[in-house]
Parts: sequence; structure tokens; C-alpha cells
Amino acid sequence: MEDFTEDVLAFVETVPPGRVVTYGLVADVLGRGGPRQVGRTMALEGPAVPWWRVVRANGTLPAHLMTDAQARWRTEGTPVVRGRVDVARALWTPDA
DNA sequence: CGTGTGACTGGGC
DNA sequence: GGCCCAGCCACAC
Repeated sequence: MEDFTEDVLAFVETVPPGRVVTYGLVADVLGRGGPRQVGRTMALEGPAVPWWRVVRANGTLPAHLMTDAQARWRTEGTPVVRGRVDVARALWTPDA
């Protein structure tokens, strides 16, 4: 099987601008791993992909990333409410 | 091969 | 709205 890391990065790259996916969704789509593994992978390889398109289930990200992420969401036109992603409207899935 | 650790999540109080 | 807890699995030691 492929490296978990490669799978995560490959999937994140397929997320279109203005849309986001949650950590749990990534793990679910890959069919393995879990939210924490996805998060750990992003912490290591995040800089190599559009990491701001991967958010927590509540539409936020760790404090040290919020500032940068908000600027990018604004640039891409991602649905944001009170500083956090409106997951209900922005969530993206390879199927839908 | 056992342990600790983590950009998480969902449920309970 | 918040805090705590248990489950999750890949990776480094």
C-alpha cells in the first residue's frame, strides 16, 4: 500500500479553491488512518500542500494558523462566518 | 516490538 | 459556550 502521507497530500491537492475538507473526512475518504494521523501528516507535510483547505470539524484551525488561513480563505472566497469556515456550506467531497 | 505523542472527533457533564 | 475523557492509527525512539 502507498504511504499514508502520500495519500493525504494527494487528496488535499484535489480540494478546489473556496472549498474545504475536515480532518475526519480525509481519513474517511482514504479509508484508513484517523483525524489525528491526518493532522500529524499536515503538521509535517502541510507546507507542501494547500493546508488551509483542511480544517477542524468546527471550521477552525490551531491559533498559530488562523491568521494566515483567514487571509487565504478571504482570497479564495471560502464561506467564512465570524472568522471561521462555514463548514456546512464549504465542505467538499470527491463524490459531490 | 512496546510506549509516547499528535494541525482530531464525538459524547457527556 | 466550556472542560474532560476515550478511541483512533501512523510514526519516532
